[in-house]
Amino acid sequence: MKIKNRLESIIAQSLHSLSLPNDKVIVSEASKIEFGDYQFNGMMAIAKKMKTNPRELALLVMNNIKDDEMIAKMEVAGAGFINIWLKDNFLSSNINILLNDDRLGVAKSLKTQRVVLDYSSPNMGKQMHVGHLRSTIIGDALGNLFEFLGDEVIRQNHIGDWGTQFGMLIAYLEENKTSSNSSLSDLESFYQNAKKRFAEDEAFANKSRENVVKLQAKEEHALKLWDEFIDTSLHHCEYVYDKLGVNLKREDIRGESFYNDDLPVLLEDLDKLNLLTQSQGASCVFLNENLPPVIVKKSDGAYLYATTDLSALRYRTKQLNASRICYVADSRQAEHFKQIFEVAQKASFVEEQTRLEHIGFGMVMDKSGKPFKSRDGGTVKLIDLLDEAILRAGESIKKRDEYSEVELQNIASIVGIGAVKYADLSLHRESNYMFDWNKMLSFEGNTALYIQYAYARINSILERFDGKLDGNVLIGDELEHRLALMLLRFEDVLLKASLEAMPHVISSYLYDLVTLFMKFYENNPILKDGIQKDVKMSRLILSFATANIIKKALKILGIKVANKI
RNA sequence: GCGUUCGUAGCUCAGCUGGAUAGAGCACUCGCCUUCUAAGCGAGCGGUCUCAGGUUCGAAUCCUGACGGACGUACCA
Repeated sequence: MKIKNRLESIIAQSLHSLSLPNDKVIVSEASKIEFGDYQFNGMMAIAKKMKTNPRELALLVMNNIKDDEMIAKMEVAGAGFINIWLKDNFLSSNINILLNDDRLGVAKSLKTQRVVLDYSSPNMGKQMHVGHLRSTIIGDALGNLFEFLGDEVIRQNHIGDWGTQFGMLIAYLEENKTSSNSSLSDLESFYQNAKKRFAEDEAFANKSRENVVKLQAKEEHALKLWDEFIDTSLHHCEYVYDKLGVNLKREDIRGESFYNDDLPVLLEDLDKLNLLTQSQGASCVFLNENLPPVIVKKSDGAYLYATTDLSALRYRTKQLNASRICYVADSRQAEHFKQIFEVAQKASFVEEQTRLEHIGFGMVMDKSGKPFKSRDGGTVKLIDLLDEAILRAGESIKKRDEYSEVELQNIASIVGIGAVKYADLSLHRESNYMFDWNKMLSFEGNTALYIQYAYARINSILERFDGKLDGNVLIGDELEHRLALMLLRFEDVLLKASLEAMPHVISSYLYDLVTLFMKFYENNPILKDGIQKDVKMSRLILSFATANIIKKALKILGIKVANKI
């Protein structure tokens, strides 16, 4: 439920009826427990504007507030802060919506927007590597989030499936077709071998170049080979997506090749709009002084990444009717996106109100702060990284308990993959992050395992109870009050995460929630002897509601839970 | 050179649309299992928020400058 909103409008009303400025009332969570549940800090600024004493004005506003549903008490403190405590009754009576409702009390947004989300975008000539990890994970989590909040999300996997290297790759594919089916099993070495052939054998190199021409001309045989290559390559990706638990499907693919035919048209259109300038043999669009020009056609006649991106942008507004277009891509590409957004606006490829966003992220570093590489200095294949995560998780789990082989594999996968994703999603996406196996697979601190473990413990309590949850929440102490409130804050948290496209807002919340639950669990026995029946039921309900929120929040992040760890 | 961005505890990070005494985790020290999963909880230790100015009743947060790092800087993606 939207708690902040409600408090804000209650305060705004009071301000309004006193003829005080009330346009941007912002209520925030209290910075300290002693200050209550929420606080309003705006009185000092308003008093300043009205040239009166802030404390006196705050008192006036506070006493003018009419609400007998949510607010238990208020006080004016310090320089003129208004501190707010919520009613136990209000909290407890709303917990029930967290029990059986799949939306957990989160409203669907009233105006659905159509959002195009561009993420992952692997290169078909190569195996997926760590470089694709962040875009894939962050993009997928944001997709889940937007969707859950009610937007219509169109995922677009802008795969790299076109370019001169494919002439070489399909030449090599044809050459090795009869020898072995497994020649494509490792794209990396396939690419290396093809490259080697290209360098060493003139006839092969010529064949490769011919293939490029044939592909451009849509020659049937060449296209068939290309199709075959892309299909196999996509299977590699899908294998990774499946292991990662990522929602990208075949129908989300709209690769570079899709826009091929449009590129000459795009050039013509830019030309008609008088946006093209010939410079050193290349066709460019010049922008303002702060941005370098965008080259849309090279002097040798070839198109570039920027050209395809412009075409895609146009397709996404004109054909897909997106009102918001998000690119989940490396922060280093910030300037590139700035450029193409500006060209698209100049050329009216997008509507004026279309929201264009580059959702950037930092790099993955190793412990010494250098870009993350494998031991031999090469890129780390994503699939190897995931397998290692699962292996490490399994080793770690094995030490603690007895499991059947099937059980172990299942939990190891949930924990291992969860660890990798959570480590990424729990940090501010814009900053570089340090890849550290020990840290991400730790049971302590803000990690997936700590959260998943809490879920498993709650599950264990509920299993042990093995009865029907039927009763009311009775808030008996400060901890239960805080826990109930934390649970009800879920919607506010999702909205904030969505607004800023920041998944870590969700993970911080989860960590706070679980920490709080653990305190509650230590101090407020549930199934132990001597606990009154209604108190027991109340605590069970709080626990169940916590489990539901954990499960849902993790699901949005793309992370699974296990009933037992 | 120009541009973008970052600089918070020994380490890894939150907090940044200005608010009250700057928060976590790890590490370190010490407590808590005949009691619901101790993979947990509690306590302690640890800070001139890089520096210098400015705006403000109030600055880690906004502005300017300096220093330090990362990244980008027209025919790669």
